[in-house]
Amino acid sequence: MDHPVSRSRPARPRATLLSLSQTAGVSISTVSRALRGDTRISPATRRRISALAAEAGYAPDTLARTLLGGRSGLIGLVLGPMRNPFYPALLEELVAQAADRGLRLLILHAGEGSMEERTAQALLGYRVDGCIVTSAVLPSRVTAICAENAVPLVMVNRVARDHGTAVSCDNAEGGARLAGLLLAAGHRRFAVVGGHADTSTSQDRERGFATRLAEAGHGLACRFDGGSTREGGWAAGLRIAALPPEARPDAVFAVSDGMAMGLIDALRSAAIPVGMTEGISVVGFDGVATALHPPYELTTIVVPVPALVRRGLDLLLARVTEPDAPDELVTLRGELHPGRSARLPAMLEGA
Amino acid sequence: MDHPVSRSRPARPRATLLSLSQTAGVSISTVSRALRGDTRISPATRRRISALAAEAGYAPDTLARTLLGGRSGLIGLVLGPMRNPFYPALLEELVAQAADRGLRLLILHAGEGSMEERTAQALLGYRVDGCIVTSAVLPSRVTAICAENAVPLVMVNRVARDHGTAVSCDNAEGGARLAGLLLAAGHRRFAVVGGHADTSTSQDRERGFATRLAEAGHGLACRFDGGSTREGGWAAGLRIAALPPEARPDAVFAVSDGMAMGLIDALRSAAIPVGMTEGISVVGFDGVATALHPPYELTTIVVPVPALVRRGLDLLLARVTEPDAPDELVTLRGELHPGRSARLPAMLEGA
DNA sequence: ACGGGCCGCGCAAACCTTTGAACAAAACTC
DNA sequence: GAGTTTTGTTCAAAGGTTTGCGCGGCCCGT
Repeated sequence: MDHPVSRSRPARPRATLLSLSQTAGVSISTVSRALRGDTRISPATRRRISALAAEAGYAPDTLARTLLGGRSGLIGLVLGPMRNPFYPALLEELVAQAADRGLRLLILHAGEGSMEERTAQALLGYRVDGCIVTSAVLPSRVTAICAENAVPLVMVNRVARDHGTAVSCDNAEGGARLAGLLLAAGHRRFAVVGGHADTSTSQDRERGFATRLAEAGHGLACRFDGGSTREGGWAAGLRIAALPPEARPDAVFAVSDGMAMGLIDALRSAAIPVGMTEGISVVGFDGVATALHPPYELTTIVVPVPALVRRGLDLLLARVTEPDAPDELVTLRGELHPGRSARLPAMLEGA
Repeated sequence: MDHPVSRSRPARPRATLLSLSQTAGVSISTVSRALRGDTRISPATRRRISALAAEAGYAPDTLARTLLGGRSGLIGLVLGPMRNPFYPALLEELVAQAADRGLRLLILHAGEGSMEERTAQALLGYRVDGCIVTSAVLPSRVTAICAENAVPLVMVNRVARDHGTAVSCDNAEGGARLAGLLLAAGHRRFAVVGGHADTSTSQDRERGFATRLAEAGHGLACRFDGGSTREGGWAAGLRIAALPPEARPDAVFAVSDGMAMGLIDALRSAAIPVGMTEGISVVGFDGVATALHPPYELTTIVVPVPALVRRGLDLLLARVTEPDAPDELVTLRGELHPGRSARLPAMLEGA
């Protein structure tokens, strides 16, 4: 009566090359070669051992394999703040594509908390083949450790300030494109809702936008700090709504879709219409699913997440096999999604 | 001119017990014991070796340690659909709390795609100490593998149908509580927007709600399938708006906050007010951050995510050390968040 | 002065897989 | 039929860590 209902507990002691070799009556190395498809082993033996392995539920011990100097198949992952809906989408794509390449993701860090010492221990202790960083807020620690220990590192959706390998959307171009469209549609008073001041993504988007405006002889009527959160966008919207009507911008660029949604919510709650026909035009950047649908139907630059992830893994794996490869920056052009949240030039209205 | 600017590449060959022992002039085992704080080693030697290890950037090789039969410190993770904003929050909490306990998360699967054979290989090959499953849609494969190989498994925010260990919010009670509040506030025509038909979470919430209504002699005026997505909630809202006014419900329970937000968006876009003073009352379940803020200010049951994760890890670690522990179901009561999206009994209005 | 006990440390095995080298046997060549 | 290649398999080592056991040296009691 010690354990009430301990269900079928085979607890077979884990199939190993040794156990398989014993039941097959051959040596350990024969089993190993048979399972890896070595042609030196006769087809008959190979088939027999494969069947045995499948039946025993054998899975090669990746740890022992890695110990031999091989690769661990582990990618260390540093995740950005999960409340930004862009990151969950990125994560899902990353998991899927990594699995397709036989890689697994080991989460080193998530969110905005500080990176503890344990992160370094994990990075080295589990012998990750490389690291992917999607958050640039506090990467210094991981970046340093990777550099010291020759662990390849690739930033996805971020660009290192002075060096490093990264793949990102062409944020400056996207910002400029949005500015050009808004200008062509006749807007004249522009506002920006910025994100984290210390992330390259936000900086580049805002800079591209402002530069394009300046080229056309325009400036920013006002600028708000949205902190990359939906709540920040909401707060910015309230402040815009509180302006006297003649001081309000007629076009607002929120540098991330999350902020754009909060912004639209705030404007509408203040009875200020947002859209292509009347009121204020709002554009965003990211292309998160929720923003593309009603009630937002946001005009935004869609970051090509699948391609971003694909190129990121390409770059990382290339550096796993060739550690001396020079730093590389890959920039992918985003696609404009013309929604109903902004007045656009006539040429686009049909699309 | 082969590699343009290959920065400082120390590529020191990875500090190991052997390398440390050589520089320290002692044996490997002494270094091992010194670093683990074994009192048999003299304090002086311990300090000296610790300093050496820190300087060399030594990190114990977890793989080799695990090979000895110890624990890997790895928790396999099966994630639910990331587009539901509840999961990113759960993930962030999970990463933080796991790190606090010295554990790392290895992502086995994310999203709704089917579970491939590689998942099994990873689960066994990396010798995960246990698994946490937050998605019950396709767990059969992982559940079976864990059961066969005596790998502890805990479901978080899910309940297994017939057996297994799980920790979840008291979904039925929460649903019933919401029903009771809506009844007490005088609502009479009720609707439900359901989620995935095959997840225990959605089922229990809906069942609790309907049961409590039935006890009071009421039924459901209508029911919609929201598919656990925001878009599904939006679609349900449009269908409600399309009903003739006298056929519309005066209270709607969306079994997840994401659907509730879509629902509110749709009702408002159809000029049907939602809120505590007029129009339709909407309540949700989860307590995701966005839903608690304007413009939703949703009345919802907040799932206690930190406690959920804490108990989940408790249960998992208990089963790592004691594999024969019987199945256990832990249910945590959610907290009512009285927002402005629903008319509530007067006793709550002051709160 | 000598033996017992303790203190600090080293030896070696074990964990599991991969792989180059070696080895035996069978199938060729002439 | 002897030499040579091919074929099928085994041996052994390596990789980094943990740990039971053993071994010297020192202190203390007598």
